[in-house]
Amino acid sequence: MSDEIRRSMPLFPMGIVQSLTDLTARQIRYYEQHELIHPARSEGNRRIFSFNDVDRLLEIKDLIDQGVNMAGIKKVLKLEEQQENEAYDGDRVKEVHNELTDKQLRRMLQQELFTAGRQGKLAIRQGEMSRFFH
DNA sequence: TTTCTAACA
DNA sequence: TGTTAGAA
Repeated sequence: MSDEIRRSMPLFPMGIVQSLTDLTARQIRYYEQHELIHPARSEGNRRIFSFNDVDRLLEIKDLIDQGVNMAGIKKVLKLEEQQENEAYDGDRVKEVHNELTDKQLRRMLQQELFTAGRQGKLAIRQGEMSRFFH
């Protein structure tokens, strides 16, 4: 699993990540404050993002575009982290698979929900989300 | 020049 | 979230 070390290797600065994710520096810093990402810091206190950070920001971007709020995004990422931990338990492979399937179902459900009434129902849609994030 | 933090006509 | 000031 020496592939994680590469994906977590600090590589790009704010500017690159901004163009890579189409997010503003403000947003990226905001998501860091909410612990959605943990970029490393350079000597001069500048953020240095890893491939994982960028990948994560892209996921966040998708959710934001779909109208999911911070609370919802935090729950989604929290679920993903749980899956990662369970995956290393090695003792519950079957459960991991179930979790992954569950994750995909949630995504599909989100797509349908947000694609369906994609106009003038942001509040309602965000409200509906809570039912699937229990 | 680029990025950082903090703060708000 | 945008934007800006002042510093590094």
